[in-house]
Amino acid sequence: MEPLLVHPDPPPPELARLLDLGGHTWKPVGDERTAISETPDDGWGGAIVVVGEQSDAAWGLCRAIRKGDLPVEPLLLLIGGNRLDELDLRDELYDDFCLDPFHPRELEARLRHLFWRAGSGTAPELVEYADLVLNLETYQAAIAGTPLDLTYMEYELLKFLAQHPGKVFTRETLLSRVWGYEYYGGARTVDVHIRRLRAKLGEEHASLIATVRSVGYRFGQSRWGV
Amino acid sequence: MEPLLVHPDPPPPELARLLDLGGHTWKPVGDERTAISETPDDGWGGAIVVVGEQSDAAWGLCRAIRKGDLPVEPLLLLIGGNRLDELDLRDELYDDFCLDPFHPRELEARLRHLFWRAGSGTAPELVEYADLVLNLETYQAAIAGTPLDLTYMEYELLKFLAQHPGKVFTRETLLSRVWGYEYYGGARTVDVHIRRLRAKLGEEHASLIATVRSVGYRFGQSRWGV
DNA sequence: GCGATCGTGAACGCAACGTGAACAGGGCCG
DNA sequence: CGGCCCTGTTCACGTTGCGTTCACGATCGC
Repeated sequence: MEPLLVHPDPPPPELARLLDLGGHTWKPVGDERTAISETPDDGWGGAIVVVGEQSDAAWGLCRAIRKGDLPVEPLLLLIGGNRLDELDLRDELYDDFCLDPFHPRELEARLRHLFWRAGSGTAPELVEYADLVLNLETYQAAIAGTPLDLTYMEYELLKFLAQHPGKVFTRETLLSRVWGYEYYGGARTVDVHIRRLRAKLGEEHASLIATVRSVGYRFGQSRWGV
Repeated sequence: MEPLLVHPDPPPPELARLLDLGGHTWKPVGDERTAISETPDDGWGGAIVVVGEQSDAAWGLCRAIRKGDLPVEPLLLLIGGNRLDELDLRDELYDDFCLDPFHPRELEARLRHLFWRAGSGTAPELVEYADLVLNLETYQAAIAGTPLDLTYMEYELLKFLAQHPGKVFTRETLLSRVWGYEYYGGARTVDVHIRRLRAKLGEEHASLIATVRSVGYRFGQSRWGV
């Protein structure tokens, strides 16, 4: 994980303690100049800027970050309750803020949520395994870049399997969890759908779905000892 | 400005007072059902959900909103400090949160920042996709330069679809979000409107609206990247 | 070699979808 | 007030996709 940029240097001891306890790596930064020179190769994982007495320095750093001089996102502020007015007309300079003094669990929650947003917030909901990609929003699937034309049940079955890679499912389990009801006569129905899935996956990727004799089927993670 | 959805009904008096003083219009909503039936024609401006004693109801409402049943964004939580744990693994259910009891100016700042974020991201009066252009101000539509003569519902349906290109919507979702109410008998109504839309789009562009069998309809092609 | 298990091909039957037309309500104009 | 037109909704019918089933051959374990 990339380190967090923390301003000022040194940061308040409560903040340093919380970051250490939370398992974050971080670097204190006094001003913009040192921030640039101290930038890791793979960039910063985010920034926490304390808006305290010298708020000018803090805002200047935020402006530099947002201008693009520093590869930092997201940006969280720590700000005293009596300085809330300073947030006015500065919406573009921060992603979230937390009142100082802060509740440790609140700050933790905000950090977690910010990282979550930066990571998977805007991206479409995908299920991925090796070359296989399932887009849950568009009901489309692709393997190694080429789209697959799956029917509804094929898609649902593949989705369920890909969501639990490596796990073996009996036909009864698949029927109850993919089809959604108890089934008596035709457990062979699963076989047929598995076959069609393998056919559409292509000879190259057909082995993604492995047969576990006398048990059921497993998706992925069975590399034949490779 | 579109009204804010506020849960529960009635909301805490401090919250109501702050919203009134801040000049916001808002509606208290007890549960998902009334939220759907009370949805204004032009949607909600956002939501404030209090996570209190009956947190199940609150989370259920959030889930309904995020599932797409309700056209609400952004979503802000009010949550007690002793319930912060509940935020865990629920990142996708909210955009921001504020500790309860809250500092009035903090809540104001968070609301302002949320609206700013929502506004700066998507503010166009035009909806465009490939050759299709929708002018939201004049209620006019055009494809490849030639204007389309759409009825009200056709326009609303096309607008909604074009605003979420690539995403698949069930008929029920379309009925609740375009028509704006729960529907019992005729999900086929959607089919007919889709057909008329396709007809007016012309044979050349009819494929803009794709049928996803057993699921619903999708506008445009999928988006594998962001 | 025998039974159990699974793959394969083809056929059936249903439900989801497209299509055309008719119905009902509302606004407009004469 | 009574026509007409526009529009949203519903119904009935035809078609196709596809989920399911069956029969048979292949394969594995014992």
